[in-house]
Amino acid sequence: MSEKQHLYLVDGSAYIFRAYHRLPPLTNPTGIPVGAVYGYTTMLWKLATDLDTAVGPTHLAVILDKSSQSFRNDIYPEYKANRPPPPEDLIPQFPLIRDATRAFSLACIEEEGLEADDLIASYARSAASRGWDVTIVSSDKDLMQLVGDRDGDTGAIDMLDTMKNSRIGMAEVEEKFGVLPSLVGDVLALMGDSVDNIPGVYGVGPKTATKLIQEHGSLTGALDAAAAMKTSKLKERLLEHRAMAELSRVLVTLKEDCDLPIPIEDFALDGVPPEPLTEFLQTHGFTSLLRRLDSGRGSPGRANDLNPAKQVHAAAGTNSDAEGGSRQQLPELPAIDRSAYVCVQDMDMLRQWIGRAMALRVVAIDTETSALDAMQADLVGISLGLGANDACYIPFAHGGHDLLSDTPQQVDREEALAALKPLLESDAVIKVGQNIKYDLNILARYGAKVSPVDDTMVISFDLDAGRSMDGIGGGHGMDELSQRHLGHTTLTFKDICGSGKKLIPFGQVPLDRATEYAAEDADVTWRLYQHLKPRLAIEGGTRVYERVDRPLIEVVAGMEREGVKVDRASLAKLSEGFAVEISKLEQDIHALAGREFTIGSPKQLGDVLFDTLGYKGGRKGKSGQYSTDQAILEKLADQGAPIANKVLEYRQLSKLKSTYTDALQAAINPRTGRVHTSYSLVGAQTGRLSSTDPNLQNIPIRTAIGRQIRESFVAELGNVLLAADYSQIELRLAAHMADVPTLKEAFAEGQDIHARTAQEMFGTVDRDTRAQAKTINFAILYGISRWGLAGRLGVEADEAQAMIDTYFQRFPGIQRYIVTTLESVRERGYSETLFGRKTWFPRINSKNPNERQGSERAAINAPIQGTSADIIKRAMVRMLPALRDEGLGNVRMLLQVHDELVFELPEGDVEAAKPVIEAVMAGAALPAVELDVPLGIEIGSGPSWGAAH
DNA sequence: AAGGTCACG
DNA sequence: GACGTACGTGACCTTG
Repeated sequence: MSEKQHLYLVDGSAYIFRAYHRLPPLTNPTGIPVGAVYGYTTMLWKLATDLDTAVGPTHLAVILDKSSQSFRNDIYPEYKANRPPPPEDLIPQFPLIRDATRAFSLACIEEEGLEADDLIASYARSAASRGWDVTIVSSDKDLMQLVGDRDGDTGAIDMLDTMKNSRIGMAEVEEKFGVLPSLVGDVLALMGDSVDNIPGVYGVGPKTATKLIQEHGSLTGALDAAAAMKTSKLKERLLEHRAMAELSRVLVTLKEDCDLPIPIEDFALDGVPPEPLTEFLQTHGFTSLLRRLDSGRGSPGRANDLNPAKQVHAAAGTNSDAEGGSRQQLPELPAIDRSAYVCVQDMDMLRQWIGRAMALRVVAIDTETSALDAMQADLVGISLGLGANDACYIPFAHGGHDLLSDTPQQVDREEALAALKPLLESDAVIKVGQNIKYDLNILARYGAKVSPVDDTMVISFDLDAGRSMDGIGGGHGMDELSQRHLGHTTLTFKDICGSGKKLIPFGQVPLDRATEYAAEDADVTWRLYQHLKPRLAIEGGTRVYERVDRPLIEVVAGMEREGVKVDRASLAKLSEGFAVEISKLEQDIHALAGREFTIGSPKQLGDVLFDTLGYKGGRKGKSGQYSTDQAILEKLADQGAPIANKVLEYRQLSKLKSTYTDALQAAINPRTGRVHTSYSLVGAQTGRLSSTDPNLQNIPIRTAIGRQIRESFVAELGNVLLAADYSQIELRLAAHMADVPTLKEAFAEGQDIHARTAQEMFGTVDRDTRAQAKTINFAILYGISRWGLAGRLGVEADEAQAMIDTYFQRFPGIQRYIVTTLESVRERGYSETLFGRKTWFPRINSKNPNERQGSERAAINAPIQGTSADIIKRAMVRMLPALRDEGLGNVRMLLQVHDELVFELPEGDVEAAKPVIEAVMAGAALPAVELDVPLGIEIGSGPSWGAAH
């Protein structure tokens, strides 16, 4: 009996792109970039060491793309036409990929005129037809068409995503596409693919495509059925784009009958460590792999009988070591093992965990709650992480309320919290969380003042803001970080609790499942901390994290818990008034249009304005839809279109009503009677905060009618609101950072900066020139382009260019700032604020001009906007202690709006508080940075936020 | 789920 | 020669 054969086909080309984006830009000892090669090598290593496992390969080949041209280009010249060329530092790595493959003595297949996908398909079918199992190492959705279970004498075909460490079988394909693999091609043909430039049917995405194929059984079925559908956009598009869909079907079809250049038998793995490997690893400085080879541990092609927990690297490689270049060498931790997690169900065991945490001085924590809103949710359990796979979950409130008999054994919540409190509040133990602000707020409501804390999400932000690590995203959420840094796919909340209608509260989750999920979160947080915290010191992130963002966490948590009072009655009255006005306007607009339509639909409105009523205006954008935004409507109004003003008014009132007067009433917390926003510390790439649920950073102020909403933000009886804002902080920072003598002098003398700009530029100051100067000043901050400025000023591009030239001439330093900033970002990949906060710009050297220029503008702005964010954050951190020192312990800090802080305080404290607040804000850069310009502060107070301005 | 629009700094 | 053109956000609405 011959043993079971299992062929692995590695989609090498796809892999190296992903490895390139995921790994830091390492170089080998001779300076050639090898980041992607390193990723590829470790992947091959891992696959080859699986030789003796049940699902491991007996045969393996790597398939590469030889050229970008294939038979598909003959059918459709646009195929893959919009694909940008590979990044420059990836190009020299392609030949090295072949070297790496050869070093492992593995087969490497590439054929002129054939895409890797077609070769993979042909090899896979051929092997499966002989009864071999096949695993395709790729995550390409086109290849999912091939997946299938064993069927009689035909072997199974599945896929393996080595980055996500997940298998893709029939079930996964069905989950993704909603159809069997044999119909995946039909779905792909309908939805198209922007990466490969496969057209599909315009307007049909994955959801619609799946639905159509499910309903009609096939692409042809769906297209044939279109004629009988009831009138809709979809029907129209299916009929119109039928040919494109059919063409797409051909393009996504894999060619399964290619000649096989090397017979499959030749792919056999023989278990002997290949000779050329050592040399290859040495040449490229892959020292940790060399060590593994030397010590005989898991050498490729050989059985790996070692407990992975014992595979520990020597710490800290040299700088010439490719792996040590930008990342510290870390001990390799054992793989996540959820079965190791402990459910703590009695006080004795809880005390043991607390004792160990106290001794370790670092504990990862995570709270599980009944809802997302930290101001309303009930605590149902806490998990602790003390080490890799050393994590527990402590449930307090699990079990059905209706089935008392089913309630599992748990510790009493009050008793448990009383036992945990000394740990949570101990100065000697760092509590690490992923977004620990949330846990801080929950636990504060149960009487625990958690401190000191560290936050893996914030650390990730301070290291990697703006970095898109693997094309999937550059976010800082736990699931993403786990994937990126640990290569581990976490259980998601959705996995455990479901979503939509089937969502169950966490307290209803059975304890075994709850323990897996909750303890894993603590485990992953602990592991991420091991990864990320050391990077701060190595990569220069310590100052901004320790001095700005880390201390800010509890300050912001406090502001969120304070909330702000809004006057429900006055909001309700505004809503009512708006409703009356809105319905009047609706009638007027319908009358002017001559028919009823949905004014809130830009599409319908565009048709009415430009088709029905025949006003002049342009089409716009990919959707082929008329644009109807404010600027267009204002132009129409100037042309004498009465309907335009009505629509503008309608839009304004609808916006105010739905987004503010209605929504804010709904946001009042029934327990506290106040509105509690949630600030994100990682929301804006520049380092600014952002505010959600509700967003209190975009409350109207620019129009009189909107300002009424600010009047509804009020103080408690006997108190007032005080608003303090930095005046022109970004321009002041630009003057300092670009070292512009004229601007610095103007700020030092307290001049009107836009007027001074007008004087310098035009030699005269009036309303017009001042307004123009103001526009230009902003244009500078945002990264100028002559077309952009021309559009704003309503002048020709060359006139705008002349203004820019004058500006650069009158304010020398600005141009130098722009040039040097861009040079530095192009070279290093990131910009930096005066306090060392980095923002990464991975597209700064893009070949796509739009992408590149967009990055350039953002990169010019980021140091300025980011420094401003650093400064107000430093002020926030110092504010309450400074006030307390002056006996002003009753002042509460409520809101931050980028350059403004809002406080609530007893009326009698206002005069004493003002100078303290002003001093803290004005001096917030010190002592780290001494600015050449003063920071001006404007302060006002009154019964409402509106009145405080 | 995406695009358009608009509120803020 | 066209593209789309100022930086950073979040919420709501309509439509597919």
